[in-house]
Amino acid sequence: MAEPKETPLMEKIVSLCKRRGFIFQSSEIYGGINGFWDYGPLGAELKRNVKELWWRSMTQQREDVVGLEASIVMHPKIWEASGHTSTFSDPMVDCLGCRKRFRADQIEARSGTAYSYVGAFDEKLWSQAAIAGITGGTEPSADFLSQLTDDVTRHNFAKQLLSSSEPEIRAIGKDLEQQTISKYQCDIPFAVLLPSGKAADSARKIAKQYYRQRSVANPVPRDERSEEVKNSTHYCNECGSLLTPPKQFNLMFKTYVGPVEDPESVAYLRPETAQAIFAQFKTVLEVSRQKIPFGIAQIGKAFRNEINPRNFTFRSREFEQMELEFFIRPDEVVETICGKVANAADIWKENIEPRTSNAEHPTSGSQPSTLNPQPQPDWGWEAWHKYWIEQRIRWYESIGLPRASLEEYWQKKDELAHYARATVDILYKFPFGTQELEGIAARGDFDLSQHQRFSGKPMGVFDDELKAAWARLEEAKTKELGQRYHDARLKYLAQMGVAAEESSKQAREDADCLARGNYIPHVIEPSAGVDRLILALICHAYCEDQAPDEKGHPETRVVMRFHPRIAPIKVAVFPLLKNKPDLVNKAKEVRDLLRPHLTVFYDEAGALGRRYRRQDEAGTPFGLTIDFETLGEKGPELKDTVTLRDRDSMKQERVKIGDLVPLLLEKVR
RNA sequence: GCGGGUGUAGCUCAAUGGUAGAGUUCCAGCCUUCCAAGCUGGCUAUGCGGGUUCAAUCCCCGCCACCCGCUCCA
Repeated sequence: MAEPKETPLMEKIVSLCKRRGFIFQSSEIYGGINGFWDYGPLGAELKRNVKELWWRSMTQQREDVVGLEASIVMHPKIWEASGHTSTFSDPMVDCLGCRKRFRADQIEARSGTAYSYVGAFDEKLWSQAAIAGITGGTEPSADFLSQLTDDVTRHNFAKQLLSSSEPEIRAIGKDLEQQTISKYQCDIPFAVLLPSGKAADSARKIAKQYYRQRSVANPVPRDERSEEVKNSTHYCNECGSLLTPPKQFNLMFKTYVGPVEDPESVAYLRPETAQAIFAQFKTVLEVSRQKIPFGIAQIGKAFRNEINPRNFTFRSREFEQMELEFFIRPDEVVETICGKVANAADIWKENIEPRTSNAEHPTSGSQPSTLNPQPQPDWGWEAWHKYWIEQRIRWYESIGLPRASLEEYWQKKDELAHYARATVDILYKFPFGTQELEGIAARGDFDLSQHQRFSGKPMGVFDDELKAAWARLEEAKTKELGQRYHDARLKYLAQMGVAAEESSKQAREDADCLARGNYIPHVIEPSAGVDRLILALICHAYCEDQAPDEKGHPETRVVMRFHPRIAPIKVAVFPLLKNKPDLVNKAKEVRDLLRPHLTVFYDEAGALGRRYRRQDEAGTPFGLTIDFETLGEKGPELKDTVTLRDRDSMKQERVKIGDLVPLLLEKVR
């Protein structure tokens, strides 16, 4: 092709992002800062559009979801209740030998013979250095002196510095001496644990290997000691080498509330937006006049000190989330009220069937995703979970990520977090791998229960339908349902480490509450990463196609095929020529006509084709050209009409200026 | 965090232990009647900090950032 070597796709996308102003590295003039990114003019518009569409579809266009915009810094107890303080903060140890990293609490205790060394010297260099007097030898040989003059000089100078009365000078001397000697030896202690009875030789072998990694070419480990150890957690489970002391790994972004940095004022930037929703659940319920089932949505920044930010903006330390917490009745409550819980599989099977028959009549042209069952009172958590997965995929389709470009991944039982009943990840195939855009989790009543326990404030809701229905049930049925609810509560409390006696008392109380119409709602959580989605949209939109140049030769054209709904700029306005004031004035008139309704970009610089191409890279779906016909030079029937050029097909049509606003609005909505 | 690689203009790529060059983009002007045309002029770079040297973008060290692999990812 035109390019002699193929630049990897992701590189081209990153380059375009920077070139056109979608995404820049943060703090670039200072060398950048790892894990942080800025959105440029086009990126800011794109992101704003995406967030607005999410917000509109999740809250404004629904009866049963309301919004929340909570603070980023919250009471630190929130993160104790949510489990982030403990799970986000792990002591980690590194293995000196195999360099693997482990969680300190997952190291198994081992017994055996530990061989330890205080360091190693280089067999060859050391003997030479000893002769030269650097490492304590006494008989410098002229031959080696000539090779080692520099080191000898440095060493002697260091000794002089070390005898100074100034501590700063002594420090420099110590440094220098260390530098000089470090060529000949390594002072880092090392140890390895072997099963009792195994030959010391293999310990030496491992130690040598270790010191070789530390750039001692011919290491002789020094001062070997052996000792029987029992149940020690200081040695690597895989290779037996000594582990480093535990280092605290904390993924939470710490800060201080108030100007004084004392331990009582420690707080964290939120690592997810969801917890604020749980914490405000009761307040929102009261003021919004909603009833279960209903949801609370939030868009906002979150912060995690990721160990290793990677893949452009995909894993950043500061990122934005769009989260919904949708609160539902526990299945026992649904069953009490409706007499049954609808089977999720059946609901979707019924809705799929008509679609299958449609396939036999291709003329019907039905979309593959027309199935869209509406929520029913007898839905339990499985149906709601499936419902939200479907809603979310449909939304992705609506902004230009077709279902086929996404992957639904149902987490396996053993991958599920302890609080989750089911989690589905929606994945997108990025150039760097298939990665998660959104997770839709069925979280049971874990979060609200935690906040109830930690805050001491009741998180239960009263449901008069439940109370009335409960009263009508036969005793055997209430017993069965009560028992199921009780068991679930007991299981949760036990899992959280609540003492057995306390747990069983509490679970009994909770079950009694159920009979009075009171329960803790369960929750379905669709949680999407905005920045990941933006990246997916950019990757998906990026396209190189062939466009003819002036002479009709095909030429590679880079075009961002954004869905018009999300395109940063909706329409570009061009006067055909910029040195004709009439054209320019008319074009500016058109620009001003459209500006109140759409994002418009006016451009008069350069050849028209060039201006089209610039907009192709920005992903602008429509271009308007004002020419002499617009001015009426070719007759009155073409007066006040403009050329409307379509980005993807590059086709042009003639449109009346008066029709532009409704026509374009229709296309971008 | 570990290992490897990279770092020159907005982008793509040169060159050199002694004045950093091209194409393209961008800006201005002229010209131009619908897909990166032409002409003229212009802006813009050795990631940061040390060291060696008379002199460092180049050699050495440290840092930072990016890429790849491992690791990590509630």
